[in-house]
Amino acid sequence: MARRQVDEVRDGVELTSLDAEAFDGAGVTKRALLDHLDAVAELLLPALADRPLSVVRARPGQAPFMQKNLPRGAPDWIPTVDVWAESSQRTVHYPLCHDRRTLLWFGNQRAVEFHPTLVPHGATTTGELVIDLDPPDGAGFERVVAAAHPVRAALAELGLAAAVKTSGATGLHLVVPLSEQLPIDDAFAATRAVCARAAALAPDIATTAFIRDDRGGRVFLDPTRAGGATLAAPYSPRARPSLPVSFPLTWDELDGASPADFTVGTVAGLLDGRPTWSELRPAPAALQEVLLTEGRAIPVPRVAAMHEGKRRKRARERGA
DNA sequence: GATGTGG
DNA sequence: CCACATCAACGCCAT
DNA sequence: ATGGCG
Ligand SMILES: [Mn+2]
Ligand SMILES: [Mn+2]
Repeated sequence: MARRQVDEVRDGVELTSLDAEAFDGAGVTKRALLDHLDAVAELLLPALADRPLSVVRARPGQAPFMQKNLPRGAPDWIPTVDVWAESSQRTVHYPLCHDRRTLLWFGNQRAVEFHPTLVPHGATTTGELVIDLDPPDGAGFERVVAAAHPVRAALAELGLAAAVKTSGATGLHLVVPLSEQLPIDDAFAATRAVCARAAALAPDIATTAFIRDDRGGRVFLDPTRAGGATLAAPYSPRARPSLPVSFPLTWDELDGASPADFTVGTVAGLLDGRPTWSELRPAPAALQEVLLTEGRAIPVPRVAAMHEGKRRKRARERGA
């Protein structure tokens, strides 16, 4: 007799508390989360393959939290990769999620968001760029869509094409396949350059300003998503009311889309006959050298942000 | 959710 | 045995 | 060791 109540066993994984709300304010049950993960497993797993996985877990009575280490007590059939974390001076044991039962196990842990790294473990090059569009708080979805168009235009001007998905939260993710592998440093530079070009095309609706106060209500083209950074995977739910899901769209669908239509309650029923994220990926294209030259000349934005933060803090302390 | 504590 | 507390992240890099 | 940000 196990002490805890097991509601169901799927793929050998014991699932618990399935009829409870997924987390405070979720508005859907933990069962809905598990059923969604099960329904999209075949589409989600390829995006997680060989990538150190971070998850956001959300439990009733607590704020959601990011988890990188595979916790002690996890089943030994979940593989991990060790990554040295410079900032904390320790080894992080990242899980790899390669099969349905691992996905279900995480779901039972109330892992709601799945954030793989942008490059597989051990890779030193990448075959794609990612453009992450983050609208300001409270902005309607049309605003991010409006910002996506100049990004697409900037890419087109360079002979590049992108697939697009909702982030599941408020923004959009664009993925640009490349015909040649690019060293990760170069991917950072190229991403900075694409974001800068797009912001220049539409300076009133998009910006690359890292400091929120400097964005002036514009959509943030986040030039830091490359290399070991993480991104919410396609078909991953998000820890928000109704558990909206990161959902791939065609460019034709984008303008009329509303991200609230894609949730753990609806996505399973929308998949039939739709192109998948892999199928929406355009043909790889060659990256022009000029993009690297441009990008290398753009400073890493976070550095400037750090100084600005220190300056403000000093000013505050002096004035007080 | 899992683990460790101490009553 | 149960009740309860505690935990579950990173990097960017100049100063 | 910090700072802002995702
Ligand atoms: Mn984003
Ligand atoms: Mn972002």
